[in-house]
Amino acid sequence: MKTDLRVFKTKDALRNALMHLLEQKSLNSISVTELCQLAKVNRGTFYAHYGQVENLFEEYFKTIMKDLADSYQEPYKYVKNLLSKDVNPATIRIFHHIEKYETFYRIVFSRTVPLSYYYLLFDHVQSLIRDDVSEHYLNGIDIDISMVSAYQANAILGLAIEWHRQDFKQSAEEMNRLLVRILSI
Amino acid sequence: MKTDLRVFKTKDALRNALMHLLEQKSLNSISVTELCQLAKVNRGTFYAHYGQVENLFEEYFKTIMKDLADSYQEPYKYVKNLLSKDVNPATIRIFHHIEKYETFYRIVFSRTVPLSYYYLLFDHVQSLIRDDVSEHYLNGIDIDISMVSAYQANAILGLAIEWHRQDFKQSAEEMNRLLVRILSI
DNA sequence: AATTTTATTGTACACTTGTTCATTAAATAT
DNA sequence: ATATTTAATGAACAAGTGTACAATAAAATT
Repeated sequence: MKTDLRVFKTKDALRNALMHLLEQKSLNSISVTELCQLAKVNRGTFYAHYGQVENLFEEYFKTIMKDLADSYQEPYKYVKNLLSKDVNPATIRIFHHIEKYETFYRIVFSRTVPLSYYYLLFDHVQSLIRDDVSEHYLNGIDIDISMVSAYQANAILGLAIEWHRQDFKQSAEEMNRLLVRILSI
Repeated sequence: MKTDLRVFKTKDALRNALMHLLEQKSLNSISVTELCQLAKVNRGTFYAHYGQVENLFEEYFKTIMKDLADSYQEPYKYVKNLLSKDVNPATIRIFHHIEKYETFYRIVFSRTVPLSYYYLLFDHVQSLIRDDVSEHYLNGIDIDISMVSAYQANAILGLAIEWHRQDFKQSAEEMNRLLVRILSI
């Protein structure tokens, strides 16, 4: 069954209002009241759909994660000449993805945001990496794949964190080259 | 100049109250009001010292980070027979540290907590690693040390995250062995 | 021991939060 | 087109938030 038109409208209004507010102030400083005023939606209606402003943001989050998974589908496009035996070219797409949604990732990596967003991102990268790890690295080695992929996924995210910290001054391309160099050390 | 005795008393009462409350409920669900009631401190006094409950927690955080730095001082004690050329034995102390303060790290790694705590932890691990990285790995190699240490620090924290996720079922010793194995792949 | 300094208290205020419920109105189904 | 379903509204509630300020009391200074 399809969603009620009214539900669609309110959710749309709320998402738009949130996006506008996020250009001015940080996520955690946006109150339910001001959000509803801007969206012209009753506060009670907001609470009927979301428990807090963060839940609304998480809905947007999922569409971004969809793009991350998509870019994983066409991996060998940009990095074919950078590969060493240890580098997964799909992995390396993540920097282009982050560059594409820079505004979004400035929020995800901001200090005041709940850790759950980082985990959502971590989960996705980990599961993207997990397949390759078990395929290319661990032939017959008895080791917890979750641990290995957690290690590698978070290492990449460590670069992303440092990248964010340096205000994304490097290009995604440079980040790719950096990763390859680190892996070859 | 030393701190006023009254200030010391109120901070002490607040910290104790917070620790008691954290045994029952999650950090973000603790209100300033209930905290002050338990601590028998005026709400206005709380706001004179901290802006929010989180700030109080962060003060406790610093004492834990102090222990992390301390355990870094006596590194070769527990892991001397686990070393490969790539493993920094000091690095590997982190799992024992986390095990020691498990209750605390269950909070730091919980979803609802602000990302800033993770960053505080990340900062410490990164700076601990930074020295060794520049010393042992990068002899004459021109590469951003912040990036390399961010990569390695967060990789370790990735294991910690996965460890937390698996409810710390492994011992710190097992985590050490795991790390060594991953590094040798 | 008396005086000065300053942290804490109690009270008050406007505001946000999260929830409830009867009323209204929009969308879907007949 | 009409009836039915159900989402959105508005109002009201108790509780928490963040801030301000005069009164008090505890600590530091002399």
